[in-house]
Parts: sequence; structure tokens; C-alpha cells
Amino acid sequence: MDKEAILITARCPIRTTLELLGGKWKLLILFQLHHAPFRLSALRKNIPDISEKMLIQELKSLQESGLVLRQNFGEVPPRVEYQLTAIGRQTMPLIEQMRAFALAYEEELRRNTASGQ
Amino acid sequence: MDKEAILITARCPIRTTLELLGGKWKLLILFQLHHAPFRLSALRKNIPDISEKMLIQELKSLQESGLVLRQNFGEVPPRVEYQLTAIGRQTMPLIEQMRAFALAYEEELRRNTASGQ
DNA sequence: CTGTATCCGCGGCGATACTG
DNA sequence: CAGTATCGCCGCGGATACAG
Repeated sequence: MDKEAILITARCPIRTTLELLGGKWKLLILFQLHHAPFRLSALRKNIPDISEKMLIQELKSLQESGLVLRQNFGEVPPRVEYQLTAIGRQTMPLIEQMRAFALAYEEELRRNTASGQ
Repeated sequence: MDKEAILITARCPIRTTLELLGGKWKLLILFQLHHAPFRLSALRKNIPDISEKMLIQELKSLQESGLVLRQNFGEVPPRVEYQLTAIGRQTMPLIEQMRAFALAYEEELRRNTASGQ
């Protein structure tokens, strides 16, 4: 690998992803939407400890990034569904890797405590 | 997939990874250490805009999580090297996915601007 | 039901000075 | 060179009230 590639500049893929998906909630929301489109109230139920403000705020951020699509059915009472865009669906391998890493990490923890650490 | 698996509880793999690797700097540091062990000063050079306080603080956090190993050579002047542990090395697929996603995202951006959006 | 508006605490993060 | 100590900003994120 090129030596120059080690230097981390302001514009670097990792930082880009961090800006798009960083923070406490975005990946959890995307994980939800990977299963199916959801209404706001359903998302709140599935992520019990998120506040309404943060949920809407993060959904808006994800829309503006082009990762999530907001579909307003224009009914009364209001009905709005959120779903992933094509590029939003591409966060799935990333989320899978996060899950895989967490499981490997917890397995490692168990091994260490078991071996009398 | 089981319907129950959609609910995101306080203990969930995604949150675990978020706690271990969340924040502005940890993944950038791990990416550095993936290439080779580094001294503190070298890390600072390769991540130009990190403050010394944050670098040390995040390195300490990564040590406590068991992802990074601190090796003190006990010389004068001081010489300390940081390197990944076995489990720390397992963050690599995750980082690779972050890079892959950022590239796909930027490609998507270019396509959209090109097609007269 | 789907949002907006407002207030605010806390902690992430940075800047600077200092030490062994 | 590799840290520690201290101070302070500011923005993330939470609570609550209100609106269409």
C-alpha cells in the first residue's frame, strides 16, 4: 500500500461516512428501515429510548443525505412512511459488520473472563 | 427473520459497537494502527487535526476496551508504541465497509449531479 | 399521528500551559 | 517524547409544550 495513503486528511472516506452516519441514532434508524418501511410511530416503538425530536431530526438528516425517502400519503389523519433509498440500502453491509464485530468482541470478553483474567 | 429481532433494546450489537468505536477519532486511530504500530508523535502527524489531548484520551479508551496495546520501551527519551490487539484487528472489515460505503455514496452523488439534478 | 418550537444540561472536544 | 492539568466553548441530545 502506498505510504501516502496512511495520512488522514480532512477529506477521507472514513470521515465522510462518519459525517453521514455518525451520532447516536442514525445507524439504529437505518437498521430499522432495512427490515421494512416504517411510520414514525412504529420507529419510536422499535427504538424505545429515542426522543421524538431526535428521531425526526435524524430522519431529516438522512433524507438530506439521500439515504432515506419520506413518503407522505397526504391523508387525514397524517400518514407518513420512511424507507431506504438505493444508496441507503448500501449501508447494510456496514451495519452487518458492526453486528459481527460486536459479537466477536463479546465472545472475546467471555473467553478472557473464562481463562481466569 | 424473527419479528422480535427488529426491536432495538439497550443491549444490542449495534449499540455495543457504537459505544466502543463511536466518536470522532477512534476509527481514524484504528485505521492508522492497522497499517503498522505507531508512536504517539507519528499518529499525530498522520492525523493532523487531532489534538494531543484527544489522541491520548481515545488511545486510553481503546486500550481499556482491549482493542489497542500500549508498549512502553522504558527508554529515555520515552518511547511508546501503540498497536492493535487480536480483537482490535477485527475492526478492519468494518473500516473497509466504511470506506466502501463512502466511495459508493460519492459515486452516487456524481451520478445525480451529472444527470441534471 | 406527524410534526415544530423552545429551553437547557451535559459531555465531547479543543486550546493552552506545564511536567518527567 | 509522552504525557497531565485546567479551562471553556458549543453542539448533541433530552424534556416539555404546542400546532395542523
